Amino acid sequence: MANQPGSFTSETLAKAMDTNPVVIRRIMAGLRDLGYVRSEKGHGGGWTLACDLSKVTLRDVYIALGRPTLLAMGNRTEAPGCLVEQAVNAALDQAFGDAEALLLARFGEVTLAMLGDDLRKRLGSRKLQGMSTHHA
Amino acid sequence: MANQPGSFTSETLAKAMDTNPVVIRRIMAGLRDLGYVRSEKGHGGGWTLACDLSKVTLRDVYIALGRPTLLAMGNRTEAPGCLVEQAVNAALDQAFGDAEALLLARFGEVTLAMLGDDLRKRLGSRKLQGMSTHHA
DNA sequence: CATCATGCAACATATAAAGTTACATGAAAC
DNA sequence: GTTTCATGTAACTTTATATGTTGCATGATG
Repeated sequence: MANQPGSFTSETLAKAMDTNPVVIRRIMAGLRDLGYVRSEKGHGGGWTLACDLSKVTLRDVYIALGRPTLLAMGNRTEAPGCLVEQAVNAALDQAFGDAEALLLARFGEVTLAMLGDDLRKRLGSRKLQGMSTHHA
Repeated sequence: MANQPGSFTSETLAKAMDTNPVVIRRIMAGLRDLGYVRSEKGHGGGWTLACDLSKVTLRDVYIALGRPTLLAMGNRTEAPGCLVEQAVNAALDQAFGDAEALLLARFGEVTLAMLGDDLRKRLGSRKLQGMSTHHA
């Protein structure tokens, strides 16, 4: 979006990412609520960037998207009655917490501007090779 | 299992964990293949421990169980055509790798003997309170 | 040889993520 | 004003995955 002026409709974005407009709206809603993008209805409406890309990190995006689960395992239940589960939780809670904290810290080190710069480099070499323009 | 002598049938274990005997067999199969437990068919058969619990860590168990996914996110595709995805992967691959390594290292610090000791403590206080004996 | 237990393949169920449809709301063009 | 276009949102459907289940073969014991 930063590489092209103007606003983008959910439908345009959906086509670029090979998905559905409603899925785009669902995801963008979180970003809009935190002010990273703006949405306009009606003619000429759509989505526009509304933040300094060098100030917003992947951590901010992660939070805007509702802090989805980072770890595939971890406590199944907060206060398990099973004593074995309690013992395992006691032994690993710290580890899971540390792993999450590590990931969040790293997310915080990556700004959208950095991703944009890297993407532009990749776009440059793409033009020389004629690759697809689709996103995932 | 370490707290009680003899062998345990899949059915017994399944009842204790409120699941199905076949599920028990599926999980135990990985542990058996690495020699941590033994299985016997027929009369008086079932599962027995076959390892030094102070030598086997949760990391060993994790590997025996087929290294199931640890992180809920991460690269969806190894070599994505999407350049945005490529840029994000490049920025976060190291972070995901480090988080996994951290978890594995911590798993490696916890032996089954430690869990057993902790469990026995918990069982002790349980008897004073009359809690359930079920596992999860 | 009857019984009991694991081994394993095939099928069924449950859950969550992603995708889809339908319609309401609001903004711009005519 | 009313037609068109775009988002907002709820409800539903599809898909993928993990878990649970059934059925039967294999082997060991009494």
